[in-house]
Amino acid sequence: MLHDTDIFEDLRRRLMTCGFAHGQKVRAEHLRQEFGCSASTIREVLFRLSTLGLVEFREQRGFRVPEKSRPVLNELAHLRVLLEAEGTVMSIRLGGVAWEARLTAAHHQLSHLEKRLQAAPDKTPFVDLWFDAERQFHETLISACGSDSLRSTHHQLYCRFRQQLMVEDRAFDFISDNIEHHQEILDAAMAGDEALTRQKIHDHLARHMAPEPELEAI
Amino acid sequence: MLHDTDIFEDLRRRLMTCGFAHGQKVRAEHLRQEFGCSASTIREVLFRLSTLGLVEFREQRGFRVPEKSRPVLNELAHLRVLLEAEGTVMSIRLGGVAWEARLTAAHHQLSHLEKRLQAAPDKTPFVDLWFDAERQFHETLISACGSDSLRSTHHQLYCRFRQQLMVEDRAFDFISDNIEHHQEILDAAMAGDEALTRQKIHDHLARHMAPEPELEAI
DNA sequence: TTTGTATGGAATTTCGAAATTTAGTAATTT
DNA sequence: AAATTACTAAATTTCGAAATTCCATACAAA
Repeated sequence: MLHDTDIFEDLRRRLMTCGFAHGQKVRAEHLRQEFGCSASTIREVLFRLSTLGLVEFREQRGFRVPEKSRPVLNELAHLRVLLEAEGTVMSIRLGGVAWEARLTAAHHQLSHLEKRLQAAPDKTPFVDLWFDAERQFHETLISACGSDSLRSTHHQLYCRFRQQLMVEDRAFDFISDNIEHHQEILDAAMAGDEALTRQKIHDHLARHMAPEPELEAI
Repeated sequence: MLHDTDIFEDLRRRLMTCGFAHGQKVRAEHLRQEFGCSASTIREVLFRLSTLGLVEFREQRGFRVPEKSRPVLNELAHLRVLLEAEGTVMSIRLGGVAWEARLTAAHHQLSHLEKRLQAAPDKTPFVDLWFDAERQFHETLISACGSDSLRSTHHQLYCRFRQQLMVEDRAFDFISDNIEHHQEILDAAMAGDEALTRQKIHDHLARHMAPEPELEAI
């Protein structure tokens, strides 16, 4: 039988990968029918998803998917750089060989996928795989930072960020640049060069950020 | 009649100001009786509070107040410095006179309270007022940063941070230092000195952070 | 045309009870 | 005595229906 948590996972995935359109209302009643459970169960799951910011809740008017918004994307990119750079530097200091191994593995997987993706005329079969691999790489970067709070805060931001791009990113126009970026981040991190790592993480996300030349000079 | 949102606000305040002990189980059934509503209503409110990290949820074993934990406090302080420093610098650039006015006002209120607090033998009647005024000051610092995402992320962290200290901070041992810190932050921000502002925000929270001398040199 | 007001259908929210699961205690076995 | 099992009470979770609120449409008035 379908459990609470299964519904949560199913909807989370859909909300991050085009299962619902931006701005669309998420009707509890419809989902209730689809999953064959009661209204309160759906309501509970939707509240849990609003924890991650994947749906917005407004009193007396239910849940809806956040709109696509350039300013919001800028904000999220900015925060991701802030936390991801800090978390990666901490991982460099604390992670040791185990972290380096995990990071190499995550990058290898992502890199392999991105190269196949680059060659393929039809990207469709790779979309979900890429979303997972990209997330895995970025979460591995900060995985040894020693701060659960940083990791979970980053996870929230990452989910919202990805949701913002779930439509655009299916075209994979950026794939060549991305391959290079990921490689540069990996190299800087493995070399233990903290300043360069910060810089490369920033550059990777720069195309989503508002142009504020002074502010970015960390 | 008592509404959904009223229950949420009531519980939020209690969870941040000693209404529940650290680690205590939050029993939906008891709250249902206290508020005279149904189980699902309480459940929904508790899920919403878990959004802020003020209660933890575990499948099949309900909700409980997070334990007091020195490592977690360190993590939260670290993240607060990261976001609050960034947000304040952005406010310096974007806020203009309106922000300066709000900040001066918030500081004046806090400062007035802290001076009375310092003199009073019994701090009890000031506790709730101080919690509010301190939050107001720190939220005003970042209020003109232009990033709702930064503000809401900071708000989450601030709530959890305050919950961690809800017991200890009732003694107000730190009050003399705090008066000085708040003044220094205000002065640096009003002078538009970004580096100094970052430094003073860091110093203000330094006593809650793990000693990692190198990492803090941003 | 514009503004404002009923109205009916649909969606949200609340409720109280039933079903399920956990946790603590007593009984049994090794 | 220690460990396992069985039982009971309490807590959590799910359910389906009732109550409330919203929203779009039609209608009336300015």
